[in-house]
Amino acid sequence: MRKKKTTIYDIAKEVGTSAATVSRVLSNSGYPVNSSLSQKILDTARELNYSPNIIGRMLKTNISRDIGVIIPNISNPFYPQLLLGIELEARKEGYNIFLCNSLRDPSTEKRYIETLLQKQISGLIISSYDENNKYLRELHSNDVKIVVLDRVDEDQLHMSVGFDYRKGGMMAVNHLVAMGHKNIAFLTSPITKNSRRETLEGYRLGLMHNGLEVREENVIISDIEEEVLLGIYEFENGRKLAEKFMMLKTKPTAIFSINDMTALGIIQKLIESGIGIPKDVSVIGFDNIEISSMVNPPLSTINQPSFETGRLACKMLIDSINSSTKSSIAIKLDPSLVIRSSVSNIN
Amino acid sequence: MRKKKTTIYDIAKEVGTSAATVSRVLSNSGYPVNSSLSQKILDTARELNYSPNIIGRMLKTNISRDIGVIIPNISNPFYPQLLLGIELEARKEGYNIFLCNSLRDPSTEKRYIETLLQKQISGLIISSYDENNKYLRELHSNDVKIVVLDRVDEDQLHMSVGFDYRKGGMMAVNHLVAMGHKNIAFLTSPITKNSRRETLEGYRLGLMHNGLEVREENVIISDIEEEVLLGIYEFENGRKLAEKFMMLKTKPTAIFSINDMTALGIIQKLIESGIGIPKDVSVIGFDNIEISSMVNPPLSTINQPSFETGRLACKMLIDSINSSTKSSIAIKLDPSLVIRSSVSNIN
DNA sequence: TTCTATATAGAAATCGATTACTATAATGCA
DNA sequence: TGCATTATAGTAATCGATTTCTATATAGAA
Repeated sequence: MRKKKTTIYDIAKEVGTSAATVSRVLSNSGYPVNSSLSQKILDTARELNYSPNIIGRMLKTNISRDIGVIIPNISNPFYPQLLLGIELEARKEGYNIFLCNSLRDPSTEKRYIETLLQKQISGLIISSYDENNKYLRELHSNDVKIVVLDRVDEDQLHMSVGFDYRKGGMMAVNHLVAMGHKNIAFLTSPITKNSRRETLEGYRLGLMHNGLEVREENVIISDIEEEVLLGIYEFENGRKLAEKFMMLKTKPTAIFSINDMTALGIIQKLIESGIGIPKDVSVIGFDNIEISSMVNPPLSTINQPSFETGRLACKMLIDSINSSTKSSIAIKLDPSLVIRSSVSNIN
Repeated sequence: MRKKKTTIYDIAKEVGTSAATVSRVLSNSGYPVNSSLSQKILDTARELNYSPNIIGRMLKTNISRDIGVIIPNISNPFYPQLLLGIELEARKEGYNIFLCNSLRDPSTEKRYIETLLQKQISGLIISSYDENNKYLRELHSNDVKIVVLDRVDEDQLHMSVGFDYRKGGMMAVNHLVAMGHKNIAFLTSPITKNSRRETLEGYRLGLMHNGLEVREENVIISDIEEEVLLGIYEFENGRKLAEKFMMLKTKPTAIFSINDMTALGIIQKLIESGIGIPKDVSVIGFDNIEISSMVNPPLSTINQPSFETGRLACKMLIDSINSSTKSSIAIKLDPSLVIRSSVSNIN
């Protein structure tokens, strides 16, 4: 019933030549083969509906043209664009992508890494949780090329593409101050990631640079457990944070939210409570996820170039695979301000 | 410098046994091996930091435990949840996922399919564009298991997981009618996909069942080219559709939008134009993407269970791989109504 | 004309695992 | 005690391609 797939041996037999020659022709090896024979092989390959078994090739050449991508959760709206950037770049070079959602579980992540290595991927792009530092370091001995996203790789063992959160934080504050805000709150989920720490630093630095004092009661940190399976977490968190915000005695005129999703939760809760955005309170987000332009009011935010990050990470990875140099480049992308309608000018 | 990876031969030599025995132990083959020898092999494998080369195994066993997933565009917010459903199910069974974004380009899609087959995937989940019917049909001869998403597979060549768009369309209309709306517009992007056609049918049937006439001028179809790279397309489309809507002489009291993203565009444009939602016009969406609950006003919509669709598709696929029966199941999931705040009761 | 490249192609090794054979020892049962 | 199992383990074939050797013929150089 199910006919066995044609191999180069079938073609060789049919044409009356050797598998070696068939391989040479079909793999564009550049090895000289008589053009009429070559043509006959090509024709027969088509006739027999030949499709190479890449596994066979891989075993011999050890070139998989697969790259693994490990991210926390694709349903976090930051990642689809990132992934698209990676894939578009990968496609150009003929690479395929293994997608793995770690859901921030270190053991899942570790298992994924092991499996991917066993599948002989050529490279790995990983947006890892801090805890796995140690494990990632061990990976250094291996010969897979690795690009780490969004994490300070202190030892510079791997390549990395990061983002200047501190500068982004300062930018957000600068914008709010420029719009006349002097009492600015910072609403955030627990400072469990370096990115959050840096953004918070940016907030503080921003205030200081503008000669404003940092009131610690204005830094509102939620205490909720992360629920990563559903992307709803950040949003719910925002609602909770808004409640805390509303209990502040001297109400700030502006809120800087740790990210856009959280900002959406904050905004929804405030609106529900009869607080107008940006009439009564201004809100600025962070990330510039796609939907931020689609909500009401459209959210002013700090742009983190996710697509470009993916593209760059993938490009670096493939370049490194091709050159097989042990380069350890670390790139940090710059934020930019996106002004929409959630911040009012109160000057 | 870079030390060669350990193979079963290295272990065999070290232990003083044969590669066959090492393989038997390390692959849990069940083949009886003396327990002390077995232990020694296990220990040595650990010592030598052995990690199996799955490519070698694959070549012999022809079992890849990889499945390909081809979707139009991961940045369409419907797909992340779908993908997560697929992956969680796949992970349970030890499968990995090749993610491919076709961007709705038939030739890209075809190339992806070919590559995936060459990589010897065990199965394929594809959310395909209608045009590729023919090609998909040819795939039938192959022995890869295929689950088709969201498409009528008339010939029932492959398994499929679909969604009852017609019923969903009727549900939306029923809800609007129940809330007192009698003049209901349907705003949609070009009817180039079967899903859209069916939803439109549902709209018509819904009106008829409620004894309302279908006014053709109320069916507003945009004429924009699809720009798939950026997910912004649907949204922009919504804004354009809203403009057309506002030019209607007898303004409907409710809008049924072909999907949530489009609804967001519609709502934004209407609000910009000073039309209150749902005070002046009610809007109901379709899909229930995650953000629909996070916008203002929270969007009433028809839930399409994307996560569950992914889970089911993957489960069907793996079951089929395991049983190797040529079953051709076609499942159609049911819609459900999600009431939020974008539809007002005008009774 | 002789020698050295180059064109051309097949045989066989190889990649890393699995597994079909083959073989021997140990055990169970009549 | 004798025969049939079963436990145990090694040899070698195999999966499908690539690639290193070898080998021959042909072309160009001297």
